[in-house]
Formats: sequence, C-alpha cells, structure tokens
Amino acid sequence: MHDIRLIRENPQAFDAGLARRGFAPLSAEILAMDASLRALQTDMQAALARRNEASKAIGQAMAQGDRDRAEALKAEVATLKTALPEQETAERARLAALQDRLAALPNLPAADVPDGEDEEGNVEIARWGTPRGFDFAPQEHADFAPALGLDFETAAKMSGARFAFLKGQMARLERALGQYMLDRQTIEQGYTECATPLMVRDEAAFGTTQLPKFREDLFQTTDGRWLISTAEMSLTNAVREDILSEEQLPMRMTALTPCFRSEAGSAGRDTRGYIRQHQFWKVELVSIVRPEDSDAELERKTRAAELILEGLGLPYRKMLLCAGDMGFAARKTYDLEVWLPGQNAYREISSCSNCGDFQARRMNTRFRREGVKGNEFVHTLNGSGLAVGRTLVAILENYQQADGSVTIPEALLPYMGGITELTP
RNA sequence: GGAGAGUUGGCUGAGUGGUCGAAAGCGUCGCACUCGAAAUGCGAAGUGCUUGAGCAACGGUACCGAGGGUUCGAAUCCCUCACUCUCCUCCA
Repeated sequence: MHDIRLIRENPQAFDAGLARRGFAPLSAEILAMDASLRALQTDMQAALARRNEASKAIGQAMAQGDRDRAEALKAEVATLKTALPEQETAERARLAALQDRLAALPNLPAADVPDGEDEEGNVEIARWGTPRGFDFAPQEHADFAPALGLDFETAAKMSGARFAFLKGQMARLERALGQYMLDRQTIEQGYTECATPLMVRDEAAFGTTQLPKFREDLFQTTDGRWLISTAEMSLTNAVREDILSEEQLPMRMTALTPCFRSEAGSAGRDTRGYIRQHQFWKVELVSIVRPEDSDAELERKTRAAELILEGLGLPYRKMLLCAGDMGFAARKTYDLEVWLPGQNAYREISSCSNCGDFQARRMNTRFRREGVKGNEFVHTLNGSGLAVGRTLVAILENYQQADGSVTIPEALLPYMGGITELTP
C-alpha cells in the first residue's frame, strides 16, 4: 500500500516509479480523489464540531433544569444533522475508492533496480558451479523420473493435471530435501522454525498482497478461507497489527509447507513434468526488520538460499530482476535460477524480495524505537530457501546417469535412510 | 454443533448514556537526590486525519475488537460479525 503523503509531497517521483513498472501517470487522478475526500472531511468535521458543542450544551442545560433551553438546542441539532448521513455515505465511498485505487498499485522499484519491461530486462549478477558434461544426451526429468517413482498418471486419476503422486525412493528424496533445507536455515542461518496454518482469511491475504488483485491465483475453501500459495502469507502475517519492540528485530522465520496455486493464467505452460504444480512444498524465509536494515537483509537472505544450491552441488545463476518483472509487493528482487541440463536452461528456483514497508502498511505492523516517541512501519522480506519440488527436478536432471538412475548428492545422504541412488 | 463469559492506551486493568481520550498500576521519558547507580520524590507523555494561512504550538475531528443501529449525545444500550476463555457434545 502506498503512502498518500509521499504521493502528495512528490507526485513526480511517484509517477516516475510507476512508469518504470509500465503504468501511465496516476498521481493527478489520485491526488484529485484525495483532495475531494479531504474537502468533504473538512466540511463534515465542522458540522460535527457544531453538533458536539450543542450536545454538550444540552447536557448542561438539563443539569441546570433548564428544559426549554435544552429543547431549543435539540431542535437546532436536529436540523444540523440532516446533511450528515449523506456526507457520511459520500465520505465512506470516496475513502474506499481511494484505498481501492492505492491497493491495486504495485510497489515502486528501488533506485538500484534496472529498467526493463519483462524478464528480458533482468540482469545476471553471478554464476556458480559448472554445468556437468554428459557423455550421453541428458533427458528431461519428465521422461525418466516416472520410472523412479514420480508418477503423474496415478495423480491424474484422482486429481487431474498438475498433480504428482510420489512413491518410495522418490517420496523419500523429496522429504529429505525439505528436511535438509529446514535444518540448514534454522541451524546455520538463525531462522526460527514455524509450522503455520495453511488456510488464511481475507485480511491476511490482503496483507501480503495476494488480495485483492490476484484472487484468481488462489484456491478458496467453502467457508471462505484461502489456501496459502506460499508460506510468506502465514509467516509475514504472524506480525499483522502488532507493535513490536526494537529488540525483537530482526525477526527471522522459516517454514516448510505445501503451497497451493491455481495456475489460472498459465494454461499450456510447463504442462510436462514437476515444474508447475497446483501443490508443491517450499521452505520459505521471512524477515521482519528495521527500515535501515532491509537492504542488507535482502543480501543475507539471498545468500541463505544460494548456500542450499551450493550444498547440493547445483549450478545456478543469480538474477537481479528489472522493474517490470518484479512481483507486486517487491521493491527489489533477486531470482536464483538453477541449471536444468535436461531442458538445457536455467529455471527459477528461488525468489528473494525486499518489500520495504509496502506489506507492513497493509498489515499495520509497526515497531517502537527505544527512547523514541511514536511507531514506525517495519520492513518485510521474503524468499524461498528453496522451492522443494523444483529442487527435486534439479537433482534428478543434474545427477541422472546413462542407465536411468540418479545418484544422491552427498549432503542428502544423512536424510536418505541408506538410499544412495534412485534406481528404476 | 450447544451454553456462558469476555475483547479498553506499550502492558495489566477500572469505567452509573452527558468535561471519558478514558482511573489506577507497571513499563517509558525528563528532573531532583547520588561520585555514579539502585531506591525514593516530583513531573511528562496515546494514535490517525486535518485544503484551520505553511512548520511548530494550539485548535478541530475520529479512535475503547470490526461493522451497523438507537439517541440531542454511546467505551457505556441494541443488532451482526470476528477473535479469546470456560463447560458440554463430537472427533484425529
């Protein structure tokens, strides 16, 4: 959510930021809405002031037993009040219109985010690892993984497309990946392990910006709750409406949860394989920090995700997203893309974003500085550390062997119960 | 699912429909005492909005879970909803 005061103070900067995200200038329209709202509020407040004054006088008149005077004042207030209901209705409508307008606008990009309209404008920051040379033609996981227990047909019988049924060694490997990631983020990176609700209400979905604009991407339960599309929703909303003390910050939380996505807008994309599912596991990393710490925290968080890829020996590249390709709430985002030899491409496996105070305003999450009067909005960050399903794909494709088996990376062996390779 | 109790400022917790933005305590900040600190004493302070002539002060207005309603006037009465707690029922 944008701060209307910042727009008033510097409409040019607001429009310039929106332009970088592909929006036409909107400050004039928004400021006009703001002006009409405040003009109305000023009128209303004057009327209310007179009403309050008269009401007080009635109380005094009654106390003094001056009934005639009290009745006269009552009549006066009654006429004063005739205009109020209409004004209140109009005020509510104008306020809602302004808030809806602001809530539908994405965060503005940070100064060091490159220009660009789409993923073509993203900037590669670094590469790690050397893609393995194969003495055979590496296959896509969708072609050889079904023989290893990644079963799409069984899932389709009960659930349809974009679901998988993992069996035996494959299910074990996915579980091992989740455990490995969670252990490293909690033990090495200091994130607090959380187990969260997988369903949340409207306000929470609004807080992390899935609502109102992206409701079609979510699944909704029959009682009106939303299945989380990422644990960012449940972890970040842990502090909604809170006033934190400064010593509670930074707050770092992680959770291994299923994520549910309708993939409404991606018909036809990634229909083969385990890349784009309605349901997948992910280890999410959320930080709640002071404003001055959020830039450094983004670097720290991205590094925490990189270390998982490095620990598993998976080559990747680090991308700085351009203004046009960032998510709605982000002011700066790094994507990590893992090398998939079967597809001969880098594919997104982690996205780490600094949301600034954008979500905090929606959640009304503030903190108090020691010795300083008043509250400030916190900054929120989120990142995947990592998407488990896509990591499974990366393991399968990078560690595949000519005979269709897959060797298990050393780091996962302690979690595999004696399994050292997946065999058909 | 049934019955009941509750939701008040950073926290705990009072509050007969009419100076209640709200007692008190804790915590916070300032001052005094002290070499310094603790203890003690004194004092200060809620938040949002404000096209009120700009900033500050001051003033106006709103805010006692959320939203409606009654009333000249609502923290206080009524309705709806959310949440918390207790008991019963059901259940992994």
